[in-house]
Amino acid sequence: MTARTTTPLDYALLGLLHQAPQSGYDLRKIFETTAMGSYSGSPGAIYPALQRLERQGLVEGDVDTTKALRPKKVFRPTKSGRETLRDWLARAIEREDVERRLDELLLRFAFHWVLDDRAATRRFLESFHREVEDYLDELSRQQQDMPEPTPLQSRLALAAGIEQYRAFARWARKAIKAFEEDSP
Amino acid sequence: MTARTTTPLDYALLGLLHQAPQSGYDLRKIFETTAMGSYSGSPGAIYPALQRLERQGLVEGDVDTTKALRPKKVFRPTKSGRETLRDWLARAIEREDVERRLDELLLRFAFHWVLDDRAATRRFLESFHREVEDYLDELSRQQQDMPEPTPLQSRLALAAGIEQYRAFARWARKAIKAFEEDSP
DNA sequence: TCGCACATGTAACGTGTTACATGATTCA
DNA sequence: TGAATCATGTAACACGTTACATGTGCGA
Repeated sequence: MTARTTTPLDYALLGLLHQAPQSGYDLRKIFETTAMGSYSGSPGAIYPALQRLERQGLVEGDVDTTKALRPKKVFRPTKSGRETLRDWLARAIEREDVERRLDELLLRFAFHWVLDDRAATRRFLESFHREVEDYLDELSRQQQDMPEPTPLQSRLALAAGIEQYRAFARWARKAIKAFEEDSP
Repeated sequence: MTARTTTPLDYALLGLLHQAPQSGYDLRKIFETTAMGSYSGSPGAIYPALQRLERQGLVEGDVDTTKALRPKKVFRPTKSGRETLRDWLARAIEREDVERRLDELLLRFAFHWVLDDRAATRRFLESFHREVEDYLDELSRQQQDMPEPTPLQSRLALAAGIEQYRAFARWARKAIKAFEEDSP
């Protein structure tokens, strides 16, 4: 059990397979047609990733011979794969995640239903909100510390980043409310 | 002049060097301390990137021997490097850029002052706004087409993406106004 | 003298991208 | 017959990450 990096794509695959066992081709379709596309798509990424996951024992593939155009390999997560997914979902949110891995955080949230634990999801959202607000403080500081001759374009680019994070903060507050209302 | 991929990091370096000639170490500092950090940072990325750019003739490095603790290599863009930067800045915005390379677009905008062409910057913003709105339409469609048993978390994750793009659309409108007001 | 800031790099490793290869079946 | 869709893969290539290596000068 050596240290291994699991990429966002790996988690995306694991999550999708948890949702429903399916083939590499099916998965590709999802990436091509939905917003999940930002987590890859090309066959050159997806098939090797599935092979990796299989070698690591996180997914299992059964060849479906029944009346297929061509033998189709249907993957589903193993017990270990489900655990890996859950560990990732339950992981604490760090500053770094918010600064440089926003997309991965969103992916994590999208699969949070797997935990089936309303309290955990609320903690996730609250922690996300806190980190975003903290980072916003730093961005504001950077905005004020910009040297005088900074061109308008550069200022506006930073402003765009700030607006993006503000949108996430607002979203988190709304999401928390949504989970309060939709309760037992 | 063979086809070569220029990465966002390459452009970030080119842009920063256009702003002011400086050493690899200086550049690292910028990545470490500002929001530019999302375009890399680690020395293992930055020094090889500078070497690449030098091999391609996009930057030139002079060793500064004058009373330095240790010889410092100060890079500045060549004519070809400045052209490459300008070409990138003036490039038309495509749907793909908005879908999967938002960060690169923002970087591009941050350096748009290099063109010193208000009209070009406005065209950039208008085109950006249009593409974002188009993509928002598609995201809305995806939101409505979600199958009934889609968990709340997955719905909210898509909603977060939508809010993010809405924020960019608003920002673009404000930025366009900023350029109208601040005019000749 | 100890450690920190300055300053530049290399090596191993894995991953994604692009492009190509293959072959069966369905539909016009 | 030819094109599109189903279905899976490989090969070349380059890039980024992490970790390590190296050495100087300054301040406590």
